Amino acid sequence: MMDHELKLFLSVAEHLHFGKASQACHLSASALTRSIQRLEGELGHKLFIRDNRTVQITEAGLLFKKYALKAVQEWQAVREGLEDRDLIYGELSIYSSLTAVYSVLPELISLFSRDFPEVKVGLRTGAEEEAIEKVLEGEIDIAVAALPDKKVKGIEFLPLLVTDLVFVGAKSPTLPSPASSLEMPLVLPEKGVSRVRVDKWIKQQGEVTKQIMEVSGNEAILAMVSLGCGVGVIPELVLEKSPFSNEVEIIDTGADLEPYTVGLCSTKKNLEKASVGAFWETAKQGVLKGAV
Amino acid sequence: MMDHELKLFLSVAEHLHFGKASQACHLSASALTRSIQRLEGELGHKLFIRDNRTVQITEAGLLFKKYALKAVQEWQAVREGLEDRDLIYGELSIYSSLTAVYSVLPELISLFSRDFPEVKVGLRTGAEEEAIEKVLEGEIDIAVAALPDKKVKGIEFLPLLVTDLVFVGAKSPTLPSPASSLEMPLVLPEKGVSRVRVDKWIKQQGEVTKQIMEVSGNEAILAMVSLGCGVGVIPELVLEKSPFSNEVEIIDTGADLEPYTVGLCSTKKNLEKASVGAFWETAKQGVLKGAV
DNA sequence: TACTCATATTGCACATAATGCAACACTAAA
DNA sequence: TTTAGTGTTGCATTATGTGCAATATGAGTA
Repeated sequence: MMDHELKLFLSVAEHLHFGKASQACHLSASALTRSIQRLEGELGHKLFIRDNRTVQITEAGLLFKKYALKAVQEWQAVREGLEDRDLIYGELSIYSSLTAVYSVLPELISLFSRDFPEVKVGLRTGAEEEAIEKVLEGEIDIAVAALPDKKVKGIEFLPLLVTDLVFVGAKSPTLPSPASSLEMPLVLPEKGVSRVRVDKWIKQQGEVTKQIMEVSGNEAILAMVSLGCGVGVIPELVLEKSPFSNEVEIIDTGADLEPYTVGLCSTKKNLEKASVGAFWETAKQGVLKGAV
Repeated sequence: MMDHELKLFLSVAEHLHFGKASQACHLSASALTRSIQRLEGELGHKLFIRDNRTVQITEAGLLFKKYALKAVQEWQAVREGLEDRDLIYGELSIYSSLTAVYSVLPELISLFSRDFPEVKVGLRTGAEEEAIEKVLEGEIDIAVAALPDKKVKGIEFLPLLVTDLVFVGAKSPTLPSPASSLEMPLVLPEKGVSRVRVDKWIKQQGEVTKQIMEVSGNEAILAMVSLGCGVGVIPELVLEKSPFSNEVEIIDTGADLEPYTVGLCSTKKNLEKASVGAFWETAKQGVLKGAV
């Protein structure tokens, strides 16, 4: 951003409280303090009088606030003005699991390309578990991935859909009882959100140490399961869209795995790129309208 | 600065040539290229079409140029508006040689304090030769120092006055001939501009290796010289203002030492602080009006 | 065609600035 | 006196900007 400091200033001017303002801006109080100090040094005026208990805005601060409001507004106006004006130019690299390729991505991309046909969209697929890494490395602008249990620092997340994690086994003529199914080996991804969920569940269950077969990617799990190698855990959504859906079936184990949220991941920095921001907004609109 | 990228953009828009624009902005062409790229990425539009031979501004570029002009203008307006409005707040640390304390500084500081009484001015004195170091270390906002022979990277210089470098010896009843004076040891600063000048001169003279006594500070030189320890080289200005002026005298050696320019030194970054910028401007005005 | 010149861009290493965390300082209230 | 609330600072880490040298590309020229 180009108006970052102004935004910070305005936030303090609004809250009159450094702690709250810093939270609202998603940065630490110390960083905020120093931004204001910088600004004050540059302008040569104290903008706020802080009294360890209260924060008051000074006269100079009020004057500057007028300016800041206008400046921020104009900056946004020019951004949007350009956006509407003609075509957004730029590139956008998306990373997605195969899963997502089958599910949300087609809608999103077609929606986006309709509005911004000039953006060259690149798509890479790979294991869902690596999506966030790729984004953090900067190799990729935006990824479709599962919402991690705890927030990952520096990652922004936009939820798109929620799907249950289900156990699946090979379809067999005579339905096996849940119990017997659970004697079979578990087929799980090496890492990633669904693995974390299952591990937690196993722990809850007590010490029923199962045989675990580790593979990478939900499709691989389905493949293994369909061959009768064991019982897998995958997002229900994957099952629906998968070519294997006829060969496996959901097993009701009574296990209570938390559902699994799929969404877009990116970084603040990436979102400043117009093409990335536009995709993000498009997706957000799409969700609201139920198009996804 | 807060409007740095806009200034760069405007420069390119004006010159329509990256090389020239980058020179005008005092940075490398590569940095400029990347600034423009950042901006284009953020806006989602190519602002210039560069064709390895020519640079054209795009339609989006023209639109953005309008905005940029306005934004830069408004930013400056708010800075100046605040400056006039009431008192500049801030601190200002000045480093100066004793020399300068006797000469230019009093006028400057009184001029400044009259206009900006709210700025707390701190003054540190020390050897002239160390002034630039202090500024670069960031320990000091602004220094009064001699203009170095070659520009020091990152240092801005504002010339205040020019003074000759002169040879001085102890005043004696019978004027010694220049020749005999030059048989005496030289009393010189360890480093600094005047040392460089004298070294150059000695080299030009050929291999007349003289005895050299190194001290720190022009006042020390005068003290040594007045005690009859040798012949010193100091800025003429120092001699005039010094309490030793009665005890030493100028020796006309016919040596052709380049004169010595005294001025303010600071860094670009420091000049962004309002208090520093105000002092700088005050000094500039002072010089123009002949007040210094 | 081959060569040179002019120009913008990229790779890479380095310097500078921004940030978060933890410790601190200060004040009001209990 | 203690405790809770809040802004600030020290320090280590990270992100960002920059310059230099090498590269790419195209125009003019022999």
